[in-house]
Parts: sequence; structure tokens; C-alpha cells
Amino acid sequence: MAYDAVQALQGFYGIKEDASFDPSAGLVPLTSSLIPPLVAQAFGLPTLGGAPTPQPQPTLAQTQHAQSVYGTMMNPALMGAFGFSGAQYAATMQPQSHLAGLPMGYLQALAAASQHHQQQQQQQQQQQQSTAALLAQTAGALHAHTAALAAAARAAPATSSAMSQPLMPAASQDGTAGRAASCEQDRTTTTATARTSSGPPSSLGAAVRPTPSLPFQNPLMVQNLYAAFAQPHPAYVQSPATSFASTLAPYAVHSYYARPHDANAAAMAAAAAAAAAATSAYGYPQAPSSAACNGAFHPGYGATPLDYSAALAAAYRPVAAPAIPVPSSGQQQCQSMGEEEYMDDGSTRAIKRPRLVWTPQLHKKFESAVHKLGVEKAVPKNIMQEMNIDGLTRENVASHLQKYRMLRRRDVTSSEGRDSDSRTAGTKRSEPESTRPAPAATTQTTSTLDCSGGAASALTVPQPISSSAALLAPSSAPSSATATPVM
DNA sequence: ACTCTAATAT
DNA sequence: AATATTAGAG
Repeated sequence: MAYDAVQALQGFYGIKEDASFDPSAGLVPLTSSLIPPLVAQAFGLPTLGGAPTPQPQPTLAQTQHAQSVYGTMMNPALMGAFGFSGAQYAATMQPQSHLAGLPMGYLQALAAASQHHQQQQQQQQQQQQSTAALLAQTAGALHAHTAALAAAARAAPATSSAMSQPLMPAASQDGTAGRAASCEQDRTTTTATARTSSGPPSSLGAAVRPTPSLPFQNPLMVQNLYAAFAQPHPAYVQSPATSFASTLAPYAVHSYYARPHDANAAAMAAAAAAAAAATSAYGYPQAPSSAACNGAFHPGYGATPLDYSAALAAAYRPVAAPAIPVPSSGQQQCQSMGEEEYMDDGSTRAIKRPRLVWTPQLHKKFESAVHKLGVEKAVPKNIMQEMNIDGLTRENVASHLQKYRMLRRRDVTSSEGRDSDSRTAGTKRSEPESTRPAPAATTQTTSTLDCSGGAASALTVPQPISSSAALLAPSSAPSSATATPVM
């Protein structure tokens, strides 16, 4: 097993690197046994924590649904790891059709993954050859496809945001029609609407599918694969950097949240990217205020407070059935975590409390608590108690309060310097943020545009940043009255 | 033991 | 940039 992959997996699962691990010795660090056994098996890692338990066979309907969701090119071993039956996939798989729309880098990554696995399992030579053959074949097909696409584009300027497929799986139910359905969905949900639908179907139009889409729609798996094999994920390489950072950040961090800090920066990045990918992919088609959280692989979500150890357990437990994304929404920040992590030998070790994310909901609570308490009593401890959030510490509040006050002070002094009102500290004036640009539902977030389709965009750009968002979006400057694009 | 601010770390 | 942590003083 490539050391890189081990690292990536560990990072993905938030496992701390064992400093004593010597890659050259071919040993897998003890902590790697925390990787779900089935995943470990899929990646050829030795597992110390006992043999993987056999997964229940999915029904055919499940398989087909999952196939429509995740695509057909999953590494069989991975499918096993994630609870799919490879054989059934193979049976329902249509060897050529799914190759047509794939971007090259993606294919290569998959092929590389597949090749890697095969090398693990068996003799390398023949396998390599067949893989190479497949690659060559694929390359040929892709080449032709690309050429045809280009021709089609010349004929009718129909563009396609290559990676913009809305990742909510719901629509397609059968494998073959799935991609067509996806394109259909693209047309209706993204802003490519006009261009795509208005373009008169050229003679090539029927033969050439306009939108190469990701067949692999479980973001965690995808990201895991890419991370494990050090491939940049095309969708996130291509999408503007602003995407998740701005509107989706509260949700993105959420899932990432329940994982312990990891010293490995690269792995951290991978995990964060995975979380972001998951967020975008799952779409959140409903308003953030509604619905419940879905637990599957998102330890951070849930209406009920989460115990950190439970989150760990959930993360480490391979899911038996495909975690079909259930639309969920930003909920109140709920978190409470244990303080120990179980190690292989049964002992425990203190782990770092995950960094708190001040979601809008949480901040709202904070603000109302502050207001309720009044200037005098609005001190960290009181606020903490008033908020009554499980797991929220005084330090959390103190830190936030510090920033809150700073902003508040700055706002006051800048907006009314001449006024006689220059308080010393802890000013809890009335809200000066009457400046409400009220952006008329204009700008789509790039992220939502790119990654999750229209429904999500409507909701990930929730309110026009009212007063409560001041802390989270500090730039509610009175000067920039107009745009304030989704910050 | 708590709070505050500033500075610094992650 | 956002949050955590720490220091030092009250």
C-alpha cells in the first residue's frame, strides 16, 4: 500500500499520524486500524482490529439506485467497502456507455485507482496490460468524443459547465438513462439553461452528449479516491475558489467538524475538501431553517447534540447501505464531545476539541443572549449559560465576545465619530446596521452554480445578511451599499 | 475563579 | 480569516 494513500486515508478519517511509523519498513502504523476495516481491506491495508464483517447484499433496486447515484465505475473493492456488491454492479454495468461522457482526468484517476488495487491483489503484469489497454481504449474514445464535442460546439455554441452537474441524485433511476436525465437536470437547474436548451440540436447533438458529468456522485468516496491517489478533483480544481468559503462554509465545516485535528496538513486539506465536496454535493435544497439533519457520514449534523465519540464511531463505521443523501439543512450548532479517543490497546488519549464554528444560527443565539443580558451582565460565563449550547465553553464565548466587541466598537466609532458617544468598552448600542443592501436575489454563488444546482443556490444564499450576520460577515460596511456579493 | 485586553498560535 | 490559547492585570 502506498504510503501516500495510507496518509490520505488517515487524514480523511482524522487519524493522527504515528510518528514512529517508518514507511520504508513497510509497516502500517497502529492507528491505521481505525480505518474502517472494509475500507482498509479495499486499499489493501492490514487491519488490526479484526476481520471485516460481511456486508449484507443490497437488493437489486438498491443497487440500481446506487448505481444511478454513484455511477458504475467504482473500484469493486471499494464498492465492497462501502457496502455494495461488486458482482451486481458488474452485472448491471454497461461497459461502454458510461465511458462516453467522462472527463479524461477523471478516467485516469479511476483507472489509476483500479490499477493500483489490482496490483495489490494479483500479479501485476497482465493486469497492468489490460488496464493500459483500457486506458488506451478510453483515450481513443475520449479523443473522438472530444473532437465530436468540439465540432458540435462549433456548430451550435452550446456550452456545458463540465462539472456543474447537480449532485443531488434523486432524478435518475436507471443506469443508462441516468446520464441523460442528469443533463436534463442540468438544463433546468443551472444557468446554462438558455444556452443549452435553445441550441438547436445539430446533427451531432444526438450522438454527442453535451455535458460530461460525474458518474461518481458520492463526494466522500470521490474525494477519498482522489485524495488517496493524490489526484486533484477536477470539479474542485475548476470551480472558483470562492465557492465554499463564502456561503457554504458554515455547512461545510460542519461535517469536517467532528473530526479531530490532524497534524498532517495535506490530510487536513483533503478532509476539508471532502467535507466541502459533501456539502456541495448534498445540495441542501431546502431552506436552512427546515428539516432535520441526516446522520450518515456527516457526524456534525443532527438535531440532537452529538457526542464526539459517537461521531468518531460513526465515521469509522463503514456504512452498510449507500448513504443516499437526504436533504438536510443548517441546524443549530449542536455539539458536545467526549474528551478521549480510544486507542487500539484500549487505553485512551486526550484529543483536541474541534474548533468551534460560529454558524449564523449559533451567532444568533449568541447575540440574543447578549442582548437579553444587557451590557452589564454580558460576560462570557453568563452568555454561555444563557445560550445553553451543549459543548460550548466559556472560552469559546469569550473569544467570540472579544471579536464581537471589537467589531461593535469599530462600527460605532466609524459610523458616528462626531457623536458624543464614545464608550470605553463593552458597548452594547442599538444596532447600527440599518444599512441593508437588500440585494435582490441577484448573484448566484459560484459554488452553488457549479456544484449543486439551482435549488441549493436559492437556499445557500439565505437572507441578505441581516444584522445578526455582522460578526460572520464583518464587511457590512455602510459604504458598499450595492453589491455585497454573498459573503 | 472569573473577566478583560492584547498578543500570538493554529 | 476565524477561532483558540495564552499572558498579564484587575
